[in-house]
Amino acid sequence: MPDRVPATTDYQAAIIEAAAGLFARQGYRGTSMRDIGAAIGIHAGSLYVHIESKEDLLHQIVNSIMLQSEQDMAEVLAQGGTPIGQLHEIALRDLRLIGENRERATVFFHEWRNLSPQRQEVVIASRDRWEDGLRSVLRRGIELGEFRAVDVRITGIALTSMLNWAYVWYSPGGELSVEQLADQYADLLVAGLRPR
Amino acid sequence: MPDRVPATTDYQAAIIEAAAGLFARQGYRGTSMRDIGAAIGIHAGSLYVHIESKEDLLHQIVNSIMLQSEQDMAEVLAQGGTPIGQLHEIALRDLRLIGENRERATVFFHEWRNLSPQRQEVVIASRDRWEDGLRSVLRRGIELGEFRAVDVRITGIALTSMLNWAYVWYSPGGELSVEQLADQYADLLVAGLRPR
Amino acid sequence: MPDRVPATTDYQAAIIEAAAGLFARQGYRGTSMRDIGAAIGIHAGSLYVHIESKEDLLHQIVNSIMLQSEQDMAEVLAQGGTPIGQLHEIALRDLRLIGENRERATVFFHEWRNLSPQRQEVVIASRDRWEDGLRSVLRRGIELGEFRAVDVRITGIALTSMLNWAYVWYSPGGELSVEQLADQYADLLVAGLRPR
Amino acid sequence: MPDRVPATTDYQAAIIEAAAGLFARQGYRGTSMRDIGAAIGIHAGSLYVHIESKEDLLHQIVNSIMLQSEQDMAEVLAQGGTPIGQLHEIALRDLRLIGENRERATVFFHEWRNLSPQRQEVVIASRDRWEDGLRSVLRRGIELGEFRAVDVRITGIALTSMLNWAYVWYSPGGELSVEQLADQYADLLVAGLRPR
DNA sequence: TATGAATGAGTGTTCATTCAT
DNA sequence: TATGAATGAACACTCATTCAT
Repeated sequence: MPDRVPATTDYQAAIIEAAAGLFARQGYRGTSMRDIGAAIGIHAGSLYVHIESKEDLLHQIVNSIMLQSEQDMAEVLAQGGTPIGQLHEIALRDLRLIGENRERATVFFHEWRNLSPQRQEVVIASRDRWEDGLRSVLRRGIELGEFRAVDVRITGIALTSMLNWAYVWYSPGGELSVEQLADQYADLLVAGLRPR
Repeated sequence: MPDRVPATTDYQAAIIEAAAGLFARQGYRGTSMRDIGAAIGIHAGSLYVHIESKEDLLHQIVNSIMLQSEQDMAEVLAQGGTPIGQLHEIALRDLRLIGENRERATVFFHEWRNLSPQRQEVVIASRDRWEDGLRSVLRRGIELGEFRAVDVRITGIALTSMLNWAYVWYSPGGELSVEQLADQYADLLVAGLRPR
Repeated sequence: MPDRVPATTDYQAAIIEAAAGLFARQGYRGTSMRDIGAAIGIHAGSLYVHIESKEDLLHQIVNSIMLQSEQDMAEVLAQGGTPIGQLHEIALRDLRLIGENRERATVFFHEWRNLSPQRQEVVIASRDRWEDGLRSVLRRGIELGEFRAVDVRITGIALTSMLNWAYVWYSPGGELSVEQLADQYADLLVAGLRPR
Repeated sequence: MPDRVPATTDYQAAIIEAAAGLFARQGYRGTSMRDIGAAIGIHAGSLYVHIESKEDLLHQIVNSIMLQSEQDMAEVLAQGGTPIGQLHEIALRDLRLIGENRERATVFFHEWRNLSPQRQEVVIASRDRWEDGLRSVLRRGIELGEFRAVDVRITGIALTSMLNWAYVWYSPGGELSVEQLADQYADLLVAGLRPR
């Protein structure tokens, strides 16, 4: 029976998961390597058998969120459809990413400044590209007459704010599914509060 | 004897201001008392002539934002007017508070968990009251027919997200005044993206 | 594979011993963790691999004297015999304990107030029990007619003073053995200075 | 009206008294200049208007006990009388000195090692002279036949122990006067526990 | 005479990381 | 692969003392 998947536990992944939880709750600097070791049952020093450094742990957490959100945006833009539909899909994917990875998302938004300057730049560039993507959808919506001629920059920030802030409060396990929340947000953004 | 310079510098205030900047940029735990001392030109130990503790510094920063936002909400609710007008006023005041105190606001949103448990509870209670106030405005707007019968909880969170996220990006010194931003946010929320 | 050196040094014990010497000579507060580290050749921070805290070090020193003196008294009371014999045995054991652990005894008498309030209470209670034991022997001696009807409290304190003060001056390595000193003290106490 | 005694309160004395209490309770190193200042109602820095240094405070406290005990011994030796009478007088004066100055006595016995090496030597020399005096009385008592031919050194230490230990427990304000205690100690030492 | 501010050294303790075993 | 021990720098905070006012 060849081709077995490596039988050993993937410690790397377990460590990163433990670190994400601790970083989210206590902050990057408020979490010691001992805390992380204790969370998976080994000594602090033993962590270094599996990982490079504390900052590397942070990097992997931040990176995982960053890469997924980049890929989501790229796919939404690639698949076309109406701007309203794309807006809805962007909201859905972003809320799902944040909702299903709330600890990592919290670390992403709060702790990225603890990365090295070079890595911080990469994060900033990625965020910029994501927002560019969002604005391109808004612009196309205006061109096609689906949206009013709003200020694209501010409207983009408004939607970004609504989506990103989800890390503060949203848990998808509860009564409100990701789809329902995406529906409501998209509806609110498109239709506003005005009665018909 | 004209032209007297005020004999006493208010060191307390200067220290808090320096701390706010450093906490915002480097985080609470990433900022040492030495950093703060260096920022105002005295030794770390000398800070304690003027302040109680590092945590007290954080508390004063967090408290100043908390108290002002509570007062703003109370005044808006007290002065009445149409729900749309109140929503606009809430946005205006919150954006002004955050925009004019971006460092403190950043510390408020990122670092309050470094306060003692009791102080954290006070912050949470204050945020809850603020959101209650916002929801009461939304509810009244629906009752009066100014707004559609949206989900008050989600709509409240959406607006809160838009306003709070301003600490991440908004500087009132630039081309976009607080009034303009509040106008745009209120308009977007009320009218949505739908073309007329 | 003969001649193996014991693989592990008991650092805990070495640190406590070094601390006892330093606390006795310089006082608890006059001794820094750096002093203790230097005494055994490691950095101050490295001490914490082996110990809990500075106060814990003090506690262990104080406790060792306290527990032994409690056990000694209990054994003397349990083994019975004449009151004079018991008095002699109490003196012998106390002088041996103090003489053979002069540094720890010095720390016990001088530094116990640096323990936490709860631990101080335990020490006080232990001393009280020891003195109760001594008084019970004196009382029995009077009842049996071995001793005059002296004031038991004052006489107990007198003997306690003679024994405890040994930490100030007595080294059993010299010309005066513990047995000799106990003999002399017991004889002096029982017979007094009066010529026969 | 010249030659007035200085009207100002003698701050020196008040500071020393406050320091003695604090040193006795918290130890020399456990007492800050701020503690001492607070005890008499001025700021720490202001103490230096009246005193030289913290060590000087300690020195004055230790010195006051040392000088009085030296003078007491000198007077007892000078006034002659029977050895038993002298022993009684030594006990009386030493118990009075310690009992009426318990805080200072505590500081004397516990904190003298915090003095400079030179000052420590002076203290040691003084104690040695005092003990020499005591031994000379014992020797004369033996020569005159008032005492058995006991070991003068050990007997001297025994009496010294009984007297000095008084700082630990004796308060002359209670039911036991200095005279009564001196009587009991002298009787115990001379007559012993043996029934007549 | 007293203050408030400052100093600079020092406190006990924690930390990320290394390394021989 | 994991451990226990160690490092050396850093941490928040306190201290005795000085000094301009």
